[in-house]
Amino acid sequence: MTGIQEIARATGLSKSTVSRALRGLPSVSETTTRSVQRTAERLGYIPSSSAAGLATGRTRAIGVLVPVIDRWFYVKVLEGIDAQLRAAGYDLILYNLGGRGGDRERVFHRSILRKRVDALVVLCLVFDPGEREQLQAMEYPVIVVGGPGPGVRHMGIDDRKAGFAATSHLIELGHTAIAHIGGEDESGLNAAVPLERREGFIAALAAARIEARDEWIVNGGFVFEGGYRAMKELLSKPGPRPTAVFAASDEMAFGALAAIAQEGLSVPGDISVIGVDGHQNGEVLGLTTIRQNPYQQGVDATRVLLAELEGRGHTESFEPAPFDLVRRRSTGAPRPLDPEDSLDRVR
Amino acid sequence: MTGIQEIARATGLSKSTVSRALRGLPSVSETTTRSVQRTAERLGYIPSSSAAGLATGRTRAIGVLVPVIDRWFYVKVLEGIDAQLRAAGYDLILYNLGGRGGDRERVFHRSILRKRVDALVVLCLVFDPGEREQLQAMEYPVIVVGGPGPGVRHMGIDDRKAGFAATSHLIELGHTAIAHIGGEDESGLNAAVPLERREGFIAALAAARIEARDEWIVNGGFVFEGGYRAMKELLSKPGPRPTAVFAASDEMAFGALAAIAQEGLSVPGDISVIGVDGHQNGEVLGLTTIRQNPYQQGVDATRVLLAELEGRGHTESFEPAPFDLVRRRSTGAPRPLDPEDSLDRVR
DNA sequence: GTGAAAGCGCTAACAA
DNA sequence: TTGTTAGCGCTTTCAC
Repeated sequence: MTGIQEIARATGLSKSTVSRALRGLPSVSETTTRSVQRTAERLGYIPSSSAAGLATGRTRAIGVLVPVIDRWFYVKVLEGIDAQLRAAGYDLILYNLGGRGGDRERVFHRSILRKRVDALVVLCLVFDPGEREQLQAMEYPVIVVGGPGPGVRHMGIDDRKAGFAATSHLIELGHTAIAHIGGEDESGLNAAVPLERREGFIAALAAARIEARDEWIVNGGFVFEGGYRAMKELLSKPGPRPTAVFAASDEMAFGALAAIAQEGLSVPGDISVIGVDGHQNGEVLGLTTIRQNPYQQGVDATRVLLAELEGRGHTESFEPAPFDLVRRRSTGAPRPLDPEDSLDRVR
Repeated sequence: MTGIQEIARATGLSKSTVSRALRGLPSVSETTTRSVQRTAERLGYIPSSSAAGLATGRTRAIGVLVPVIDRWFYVKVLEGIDAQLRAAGYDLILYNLGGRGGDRERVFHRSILRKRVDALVVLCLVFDPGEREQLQAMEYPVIVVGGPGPGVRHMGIDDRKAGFAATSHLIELGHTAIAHIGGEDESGLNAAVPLERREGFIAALAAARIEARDEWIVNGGFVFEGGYRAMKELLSKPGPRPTAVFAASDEMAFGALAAIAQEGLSVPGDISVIGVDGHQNGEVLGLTTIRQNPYQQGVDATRVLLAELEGRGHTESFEPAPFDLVRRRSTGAPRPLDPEDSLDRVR
């Protein structure tokens, strides 16, 4: 109802001055500013973001594109982005692909490309060439968090190194029978993350001259239940049992722990488990993990975008985000094996 | 770059006709419509939501206000809202209070009340009178999902009944020593949900003439770790141990299960556990629960809002959302107690 | 079925 | 420091 105009009338000033005062521009006298703000308050003035957006070409909103919402990592990054945007007075528009590849095109056209947002944070998605072209054409800042893809700058940990570090930890403990619960490329999700963590796994085994067994690399889809099923699968396979498991995410590791407990096995006595992420529940559950800080990654990515929107600098590539190994009680040395077993029997 | 104007020029039509054609209004000949759409495509036309918003007063965006993001229930509701909005071509603006009560005022003023959105879905928050007044003044549709508050219509399960049902299940199994892990009013969160579930708990005990023990009602803050700590606390208390626990959310129940396992106790042998929500992980973990469908609640709430925005109907109050009891292996009859114990000893 | 013209509420030169 | 004057890109009467 009340627009800038009414305030102008009420204060006897011009629209422009009111506009400036409302935005706190320095070119307005303090007296005027105060008077304007008081009247605005009194009249219950509410600015129209559409009008401002139309006039400036800026929406003061940032889009966040997520593959799915229901995942610890995404939620944490989202929290970081949100905190940063809120502090800067920007709004957050959430674009969820919802796992379905189908809607992807529509999201791209209908929403993102409608000048609704000034910039875009993308979580763990790879773009096809067409999409990249469109993004480029839009000319607004884009940044990917978590998993590199071709043609777009990205921020996140080095997943290969993370996988390597996790596996090395198990090897250093003395394990040689190590399985991997990873993920495969799900519709629209970035294939890079699971792939690189697996590569790190394989590289670490190779470096220790341990042969990777194909049947010990299973898919857990990056979710709790998937980790559970994958672990069950590993345990039900004929032949020797792995003494350690590297799960590519903590959520899958939690599932694996549940499966192991359900089979009556002990951790780390029978099987050691290590995850990746640093999920807060890992503390209670005693999960050893490669910890990263997705919240901070969200914050950092947003900072970069905001800086660019304000014309201060532009960064094309970033240092990999840090990670570290958190040793807890889910990993330990493998139980002395067959030799002792036989000894026992001999006695 | 390309606006409606260029298309008008390119097709030799007027801006108005192009506008109509682009929106698929019936008052335009099919030929024209097709021609316009083709040219728009060719020119890479991207509509400006600000301009449309300014002209119509509609933003085609819905705000979603959440207390925190990092909670299963909120995420599921969010998914439901998102799916529905996407289908309707609306955008979703996420307002996260991030647990902090402090930012609340800013969120209210700076963002929500900026005509950025056409309507508002609020998750589990109660408003103070001032906020309610503002919302009313805005005159746009608002609906609360999950937990009733004064002055705003709401959609969700009857939490009191849910608490009653959960507790009754334990009582029917034969339990009389029943504890409750609930939550307290956290900054800005709706006090109603934890309170009502607890009331249901107490009512069920009363109905069975079981005395509620104050020391068996503990706070788990509605998170995994809180449930874990609360359970530890219950187990470390002097005196008799409860034989069953009603956790006000599945996430807390999972924490309780972890604590019980860590203490070397068995479920349901030593302690039965029931939760509320229907979290998917409960299936794997065998958690008995009062299942509800937050996704659907999100969908329904959004439907109501969209219907109102399109001028079809207005609903002031809703049937409570459904819930049901899912029996799994975390609940069972209590172990025959002291009497047998003594008998054993006598023999 | 199409066009002309008048805004929607704000910002941003340019003057004063 | 303030006011004047044009728009920003679209929608929407009202004519034709």
